[in-house]
Formats: sequence, C-alpha cells, structure tokens
Amino acid sequence: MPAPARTSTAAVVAAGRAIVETDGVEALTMQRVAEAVGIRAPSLYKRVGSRSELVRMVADQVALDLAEALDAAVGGGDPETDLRAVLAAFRAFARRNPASYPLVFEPGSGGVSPEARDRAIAPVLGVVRAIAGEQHALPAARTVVAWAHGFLTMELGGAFQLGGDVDEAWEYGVTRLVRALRG
Amino acid sequence: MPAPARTSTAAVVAAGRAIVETDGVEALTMQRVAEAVGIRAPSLYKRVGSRSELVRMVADQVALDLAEALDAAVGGGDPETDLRAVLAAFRAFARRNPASYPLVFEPGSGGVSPEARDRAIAPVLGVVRAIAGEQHALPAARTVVAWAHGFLTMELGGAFQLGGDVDEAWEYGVTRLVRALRG
DNA sequence: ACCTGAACACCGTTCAAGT
DNA sequence: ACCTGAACACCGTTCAAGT
Repeated sequence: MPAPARTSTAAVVAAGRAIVETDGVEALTMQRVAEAVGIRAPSLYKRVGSRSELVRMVADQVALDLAEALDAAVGGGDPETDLRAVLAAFRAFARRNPASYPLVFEPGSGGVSPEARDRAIAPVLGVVRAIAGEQHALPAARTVVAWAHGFLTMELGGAFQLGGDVDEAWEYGVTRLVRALRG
Repeated sequence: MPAPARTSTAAVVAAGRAIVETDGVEALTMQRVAEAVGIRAPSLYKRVGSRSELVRMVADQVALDLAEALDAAVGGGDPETDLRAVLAAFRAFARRNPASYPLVFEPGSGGVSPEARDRAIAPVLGVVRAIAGEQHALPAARTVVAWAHGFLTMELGGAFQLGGDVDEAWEYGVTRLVRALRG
C-alpha cells in the first residue's frame, strides 16, 4: 500500500537554499528543511542521503544560477567590454546572494561538484580566450576568476570595512587585470 | 578554597588549532578540546565564552602567523622582487596550513577580528606601495591580496584539479599582476 | 578560583511500524 | 513507496555542588 509523496527532491533543495539565503548555512538543519516542506526530518532521507549531500545540492544549484547570470552578461561584441560585463555580473550575483555565493567556491562549507563549478566559470574562460589568446586562456581565466572570487569573499566578509572606497578598488582591479591580460 | 588551574587559555587555543589543522574546523568540538587539555568540556567556559569565540581566537592566531611569515619574506631590496617573495610566502603558508588558512579570510567559518586580518596583509600593503605609488597603494594591495586569496582558496578546494598546470597558472598570475601594478 | 557531573535543548541519523 | 515516532549518539551550554 504505497503512501503518496508529500514533497519532492526539488522542493527539498529549494527549501534548503531559501534557508541558506535567509539565515546562513549553519541554519540549514534537517528539522527546519523538513518543516518547510511539510514533513518530518527522518523522511528527508528518502530524498537526500545526508545533510552534507543536501548542502552540496544547494551549492550546485547556486553554481548553475551563477553560470546563467554570467552567460547572460556576454554580449558577443568587444572582448574587453564582455569581460567587464561578465565581471560586473559576477559581483552583482555575489551581492544578490551573499550567503549562498560562498558555497560555490569554498572548500569547507560543503563543496560543489567539480562539474558545477567548472560550468559556473565557463563563460569567463570563453571571454578571456579572445583577449589573452588560446595559449594563455586557461591560466588567464584562472587569474581573473581567482581575483574576482577573492575580492568578493573579502567584500562579503567585511574585509574592506576600514577605509577606502570598495567600488574604486573593484574598478582598479578590473582595469588592471584587463590590461594585464592584453599585454 | 581555590582550585589550581589545570590548563590555560593559550593551551586551549593551541589545542583548538591543532585539531583544526589535523581534522578541520568541524572537528573542533568542546569535548575534544577539553580532552586535549585534560579537563572536562564545561570547564572550558572559564577560558572562552563559546565555541565560536574559540574558533575566532584560533583564526586570529593563524592570521598573526601569516603576518610573521609575510614579514619575513620582505627583503628590503627591489620592490618587485619583494612582492614576488611575499606572494610566494603567502602561497607556502596556505599550503602548509590548508585547514586553518581559510579561517583568516572566510566570513562563514568563524571570522577573524578585523585587526588580525589587517595585520596579516600589512606586509603586502607596504611592498605594493613602492610599486604602485602612494596614491594607488590601497586598491593595488587589495587587488593583489584578493587574487592571491582567491587563487589559494580555489587551489586548496581542488578547483584546479582538472587540466592545466597549477604552478604555471600561479606564475602567470604573479607576472601579470606585477606588470599591471607598474603601469 | 577552578573543576565536575548532571541536566537541557538541540543536532544528524537509523529503524521498526504504520498506511 | 513514503511517512512517522521513538530511539541513539552526539552536540553546545548552564549550573549547582564540590575542593
């Protein structure tokens, strides 16, 4: 006598993500997710193998959203204009999702799957290739992503609170990086 | 009738740090720290206010160690040589302390005090000033630290596992950044 | 002044029992 | 086939009682 499913994996992941966005990863407890989807905590194990797996699923979805946001920023015109647009979209995404963005790259938090992470930064690789050349595309893209991610981590973490203009530092970095890739 | 102290705050922090280095932040439980210093968990609250505070104290100590490592790398000669040396020391430190390094800059993990974090990157600011000029010193230093931290976070997180030479990407980044600051 | 055991409210996770 | 309550081993934290 089968019992009807009262929720779905997608709903569980969505609930988990909402909790992360609102109150941070540490607030993502099985009990709270269960309450959000209208079941009891033990039943969640019909959908996910463990809390860590759920966190990873949430992280993967955030990475996919980031990929889409970066894709949308590529205009197909001047490569340097595109790179600036992609970086602006990168920062906008992180500021729009301050609690879940860190999940995409941080090792400790939970760890996205390598595929999702690679997918997220694919747009950067494409745009950078046109600037730095095929030969340097990979290290150049890694340089750009490393800088952007490091900057955003520090910005979200409040590392820039004391003195100076954060927007100015971002613009400075973008300009210098674009120039450096060209050379 | 006073009871003699069986441990010290320094010993508690040191024990916490050792646990983080060995098994990661999530393994830092009050019970395990207590066992390491030879007391029971409730007694730890005579030394630290909470587990979070202990994590912060560990992070601060790691940040201080990083500051010393970077200080030691500054040779006082050619600024670009110094910057390369500081960055090499930065990476060496992160690889030597893969589990505790992330505590210095990550917002989620626990959060260092702003003072300790600023102290950690002070050597970079000093060296960069000589290259980028007084006027651009702050944004230039932020660009360098953001790149280095982003790169190391991704390297430690295994983001560079698929394809390409990580050392080459690091060298590429260092060279391009040094050049970009000069311009 | 510090340490302890007992207790509390929470976790994640397992599992037999229900439908 | 999914859901549940009860249970287990853990957490962090508080506190009265010991020395």
